[in-house]
Parts: sequence; C-alpha cells; structure tokens
Amino acid sequence: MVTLKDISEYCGVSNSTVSKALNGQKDISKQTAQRVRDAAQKLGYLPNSAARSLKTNKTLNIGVLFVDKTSSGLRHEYFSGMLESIKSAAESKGYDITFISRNLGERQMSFYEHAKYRGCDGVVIASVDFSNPDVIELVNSEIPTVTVDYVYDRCSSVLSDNLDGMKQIAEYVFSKGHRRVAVIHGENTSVTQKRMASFRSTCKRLGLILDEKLIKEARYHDPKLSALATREFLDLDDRPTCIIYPDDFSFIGGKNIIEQRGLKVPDDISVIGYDGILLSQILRPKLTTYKQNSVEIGKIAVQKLIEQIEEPSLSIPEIISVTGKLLKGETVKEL
Amino acid sequence: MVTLKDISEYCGVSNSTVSKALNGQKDISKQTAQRVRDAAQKLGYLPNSAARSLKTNKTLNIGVLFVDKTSSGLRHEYFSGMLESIKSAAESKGYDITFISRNLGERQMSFYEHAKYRGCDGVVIASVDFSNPDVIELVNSEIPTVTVDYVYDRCSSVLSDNLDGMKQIAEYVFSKGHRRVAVIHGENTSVTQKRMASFRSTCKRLGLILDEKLIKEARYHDPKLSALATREFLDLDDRPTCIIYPDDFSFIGGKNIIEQRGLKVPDDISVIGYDGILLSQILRPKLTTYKQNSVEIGKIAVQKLIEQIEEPSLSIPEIISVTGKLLKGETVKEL
DNA sequence: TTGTAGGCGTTATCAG
DNA sequence: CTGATAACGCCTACAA
Repeated sequence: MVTLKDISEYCGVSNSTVSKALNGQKDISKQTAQRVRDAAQKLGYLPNSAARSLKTNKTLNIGVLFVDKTSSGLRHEYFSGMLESIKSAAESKGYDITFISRNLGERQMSFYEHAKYRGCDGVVIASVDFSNPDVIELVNSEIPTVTVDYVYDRCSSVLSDNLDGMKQIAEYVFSKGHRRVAVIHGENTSVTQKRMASFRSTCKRLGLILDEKLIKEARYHDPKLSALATREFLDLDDRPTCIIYPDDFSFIGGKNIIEQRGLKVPDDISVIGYDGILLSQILRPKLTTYKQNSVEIGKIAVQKLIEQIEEPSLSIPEIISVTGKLLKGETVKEL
Repeated sequence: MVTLKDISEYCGVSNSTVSKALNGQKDISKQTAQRVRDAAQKLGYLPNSAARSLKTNKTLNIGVLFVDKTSSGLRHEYFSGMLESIKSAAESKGYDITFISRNLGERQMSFYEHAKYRGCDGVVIASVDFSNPDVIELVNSEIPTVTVDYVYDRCSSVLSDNLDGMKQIAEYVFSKGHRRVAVIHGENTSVTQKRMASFRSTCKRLGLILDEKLIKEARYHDPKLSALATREFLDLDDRPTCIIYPDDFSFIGGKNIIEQRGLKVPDDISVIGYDGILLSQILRPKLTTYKQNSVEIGKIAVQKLIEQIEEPSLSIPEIISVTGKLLKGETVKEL
C-alpha cells in the first residue's frame, strides 16, 4: 500500500508537505505541489479513509436505515426507487451509502450504536417502525438524521404529500361524477391516517356523504387482502361506482376479482391506485393513480442531510413535503 | 466520545488491559475482565471502527457494485430481492454493506480505487457491464470479489442457472404439445446467450425444428419492445402457439397486444415468462414462469465472499450455479 | 496477570 | 513555503 510517506521519500520532501499539497492547501509552492501530485499519480497513491477519519472525525459516509417492516421492503418499487435515488444523490456529493442494522460482528447493537461505530456522518431513516425505541434513540442522538414519511420533533423530514395525493384522487373521482366511492386502505400507519383524513375532509368539503361501509382496511402491497375487500364491495346491494386501492400493486388483486365477476374496468366499475409504479402505466387500461415522487424524495432527503452535516449551525429542522402527480390513466369512467 | 483510555482511567488499569479484556483475550483475570466490561457498558463505550481498521486492516465492510446498466436497476425485482438478501446475509455474519461507485468527494475514482479507499474487505459484483475495464481491474485486484451472473477466470461466481431455466421451459412447452414456439429474448448479454443456447440445444434434442423467424430480440424489463415483438408474431401467417418472454414484466407488454387482438391466454395463445417475480403469481391466469432464486443467489454470493475474506488460503475460485424452479401457472395450454 | 511503548496513515499546529 | 512533531483510538509485541 502506497502511503504519504512513500511519496514524501520519493519526492524528497516531508510528510506534511505531501499532505498539504494533496489537499490543495495554498501554502505550498506550485512546483512542489505539482511534483507531489505527479508522484502520487505515478505511485498509485490512495488515501486511507480509516486514517483520515480517525483524524478528522468525518467519514463521507451516510447510513441508511431501511428495515423491511412489511417484509416487502426493497421489493416495493416506491422504496427501491427511493434507495436508488438516495444512492445517486449521495454519490454525486461524494458520500457513500452504508446500510445500518442491528448486528455487527458478534455484538448486538442498537441502530445508534451501529451508526456511531461506523462513524456515519448522518443517517437517512426510511421504511422502519418509527415507534421503535431504537429508532427514536437514533433520532434524538447527536448524529444528524433525516426521516422519510414520518415526522419527529427535532429532525428534518421529507414527506410524500399524502394529503395532496388523496385530495387529488378524491376530487378527480368526484369531478367525474362518482358519488359512491369505496376506499381500501393500508395498515394503520401515519401515512394511512393522513390519506384517510384527507379523504374524509375532501369528501366533506365537496359535500359528499361518507358511507363507513365503503371503507375497509387491507395492507399495503398485499393484493390478496385487497382482493377480499373488493369482493365484499362488489357484493353490496348498492355497490360503489369506484374503488380506491391502497397502492397500484394491491390493485392487481382487485382486478382479478373484478374480471372474475365478468365486470369491466372502467365501464362497470372505476378504480384508482396509488404510487404510480412502472406497472401502473403498462397495464391496459392504463391505471389512474397518484404518482409519488420517490426519486425527488430520496434526493431531497440526502440534500437536507448533507446540509445538516456540513452546516449544522445553519440547518434547522424542516418538514418538506413532496407532491406527486395524478396520472389520469383510463380507469375512472365519466358518469 | 468514550475511548479505551477513559475506561482504563475509570478502572485504574492500563490501556492494553482494557483492550484485551474487551476483546476476550484470556490472559486477563476474570475479575478484571468483568470489571472492565461493566465499566465499558456503564460509560457507553463503543469501539471506533476507523481506529480499529487502521490497525487491523479489516473493516467488516463489504462493497456492492450495482450499477443500473439497464436503468431499471434496483427497480427490477430480481436485483432488489438479491440486494435484500445480500444485505441480510452480510449482516448476519457481522458485515456491513456499502455501495461502490465511481466518485467520492471531488475525486473521480475507479471502482477498485473506491473499494480500496473504503477498505472494503471484499466486493460483490452484480448487475454491471462486465466488459467495463474498471470492473475487470477490480476483479483482477487483490481485493476478494464474487460476481453474480457472469464468470471471470480467477474469481468465484454465482450464477442463476439460465441453462436449466430455459431447458425446463422448453421441455415443458414441448410436453404440452407445442411445436411452434416463439422466443423474445433480451439484449445480447452472456445471460441471453446462455438462455438461447439452451433453448436451441433443447429444441434439437427434442427434435423440434427451429424457425429463426420465431426468434426476436427485445430488451429485459421493457414491455414496449416485447409488445412490438408480440405484434409481429401475431401477424405471421403461421402464428406460434406459444411465446416465451424475456421476463415476467415484459410479458405485460405482450399481454396488452394479445388482449387487444381479442385473443385469450392460454386458449388462443400460450405464454411463458421468466423470473417469477411477485407479479407473475398475482396475475390471472397465473403466469407460467421460471422463478430465479435471487434470494439464494445473494446469500451464496456473500457466503462465498466471506469465506474468501476469512480463509483466503482455503478458498478457491468456484462457479456455483443456483437453479430456480418452473412455476407451472396457467398460461400454457395443453394442445 | 498486567503495563509500557510503538505504530497504523493522516492531519494540524507551530516553529523555522 | 516547508518540516518537525504530536495527536486521533486502537492493537500488540514485549517487558515487568
């Protein structure tokens, strides 16, 4: 391994001169600096990050907390897309991404301990159980953190705008003349709560009476449960004219039931998804859905985190909402 | 930050005694060891990985090379599933996962340089352009590597058994009585070559005459191109009785065309996918496909890599083939 | 069984 | 402009 020392010997200058030259300090003569850089290049020098961060207490390393609580985890395109974007945003700023978990070596450690041990400059927290004490410990620690889709008091967060999403969906459906609209929602998380609150308030605003029989809980990314709920809706005497699904993927379950009954989308029943994953736009008829901007969310989360890392004094906890976009598709019929 | 020194002062013993006690060396008396451990616990001591790896030249850190050459990258469930499994396999052995890329800080660096800089103990290489000189440099370096779905001379690799996959598909289709079978394949990679070679040889073995008009190139994970190819097949005078798609997701493109023509799967035309992603088993009729065992592939890749890291002398380059499983589904009709 | 001392590769301070 | 020198936190001969 080529070290600073090798270069200093090769060039006949001191250790510190080499260090300064390579780090672009300006108290080194142009010629020496050039000579040192050439030598470094020639000898194939690479800095040693461990030594460097031992000294500087910086690692250029961002931790990512991504526990697949739902066990669909990275298989969910919303999250894999976000990860991809976190990765490339971090890379473009010169940071690496390391997954944070609970165990390292023989030791069991908390997320905070892990991040600390690895010297992460900051951590992006997404897709975890936010009520977990371990997560809370991390958020309350001195390590900069940014959360996605959940708000803690002292920590910046980036939120997919679920209020807007559901509002747009409800308004669109209403504008198409639907008055009996069923909703299948995911498990009870803060995301779900926001979506449903938005749905209810939008209904109220539009003067739409809510029938609680038309609201059912299923799970995100679980087509089977959405299929069940769909069946129950279709069995009602006064069946809804439109069903809103927890997400695009779950809709596939509903689709099967609908087709099995010999019904046609959207002629016999309208449907609408959530997420805007690739699949939604490939299906025919093209699915009406609200596209969450997972790429933007990941990007902003990283930006905000790096800002906090590099300018801790200037950076204040902030809640950033990222709106998505209604993709009109072809599955909501004009009544 | 609590360091070894703090503990040593607290306990009134030396630095090295603490270090040894914490690392379970047995030349420390039971009582002292216990006292030290208690103090460490009490003070909230955490080892500093940078300092440790500076000394030991180990980081307990595995790099992952995951460049989305196809730009669908992690959005492809085959890869996101594999990553998830790499992550958890590494975690269970006490290793962390860090993504390797080309840039760090202001510097542009090669993959090798990046991995070296980060001190990765080893690197798993998956989903990249394997002909890239940078990738080759990494593989030929002193850093242990394992590749997925590609074989280099001196490096262990884990392969999804594409020969078996295509063989099973062909045999199954044949056993169902199909004789005019069309294939849409992905872009020209070694994976594609293996699948096609396997298809051709299986056809030959079964005495099936290959009609080159029934083979078309599209791209993986690209429903549009598969839709085009499907259309051309359906326009043929003597249309195939079965179409094999490059992957499950691409099949959706074909499905649209088929339905648009008013044809029914499998009554009017049989179809078969590849990958066995969640979607395939949700579709109705359930898609016949070959499920690649991405979880197993990721797990084995990590195992093999860690073996190589920890026992370099015992570990020899090895090519491990992971077979998948034909999911019979309902989209191939008995003729 | 415990302690001393040196060094891993860097950076930073301060004197020349 | 350049060079000694001392850290950063940890591990490990070797000495006691």
